[in-house]
Amino acid sequence: MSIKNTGKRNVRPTHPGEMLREDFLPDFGLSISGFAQALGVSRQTVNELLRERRAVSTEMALRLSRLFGNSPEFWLNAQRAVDLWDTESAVRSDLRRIKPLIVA
Amino acid sequence: MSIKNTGKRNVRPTHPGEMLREDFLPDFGLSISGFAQALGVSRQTVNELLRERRAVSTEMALRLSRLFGNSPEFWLNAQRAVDLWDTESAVRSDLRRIKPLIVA
DNA sequence: GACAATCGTCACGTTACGCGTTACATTTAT
DNA sequence: ATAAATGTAACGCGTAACGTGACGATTGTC
Repeated sequence: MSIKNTGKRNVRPTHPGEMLREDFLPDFGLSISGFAQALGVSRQTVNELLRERRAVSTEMALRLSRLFGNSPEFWLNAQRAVDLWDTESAVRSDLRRIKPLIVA
Repeated sequence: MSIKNTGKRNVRPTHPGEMLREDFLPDFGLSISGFAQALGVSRQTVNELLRERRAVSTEMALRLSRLFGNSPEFWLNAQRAVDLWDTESAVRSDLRRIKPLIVA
């Protein structure tokens, strides 16, 4: 292929809240309240996570992984992709001011 | 081998501050002040990072990766390992209260 | 149709953290 | 000895995760 793929996308990565909202909750037949209870957090916390108004914290990743049987890294990877995308586009110009140290 | 390796260690993972303090700064011959300046952050910020009193933020990971020519994920992976270790040992008992959903 | 449970959101307060600035004593180099 | 670099503390600012309380809207059940 003639187009390089650096691993970065031109669109914002999928937020964990979207995964939960569209895949996990339906697949496991969980309601919002049931989900919050199962996780041991407040309804509000779950609500804001699903609306993508909040990030998956380290603790939340541990809770999710415990509940769903996957790894905390799974959730944190998804969150990190979003964080990096957001932060990079926010501080791109500042980063350009940093002169890379010559390696080789 | 007869001993399982789940990928988790019994000791706290290396903090990014230690890597910087013991490897990167000496290798690149950087002083604290020079390092702070090269990164475009305050001396205090660097100081606390090196003393492991502060975590590598998403933005800091981007700065470090730009300066040293590695990936932000490299720094965030190291930080995450510490975060998971700390958080898990802090909330282990709470996590046990979460009933894993039956998968298969 | 009425009544109770669940839902989706907002508002508030708390706690914690990343960061810059200022300050100052200690150390190092010239 | 004078100047520069260091280590660290203290303060304030902005932001983010979380719990609680409240409220109308929706849903289910008798």
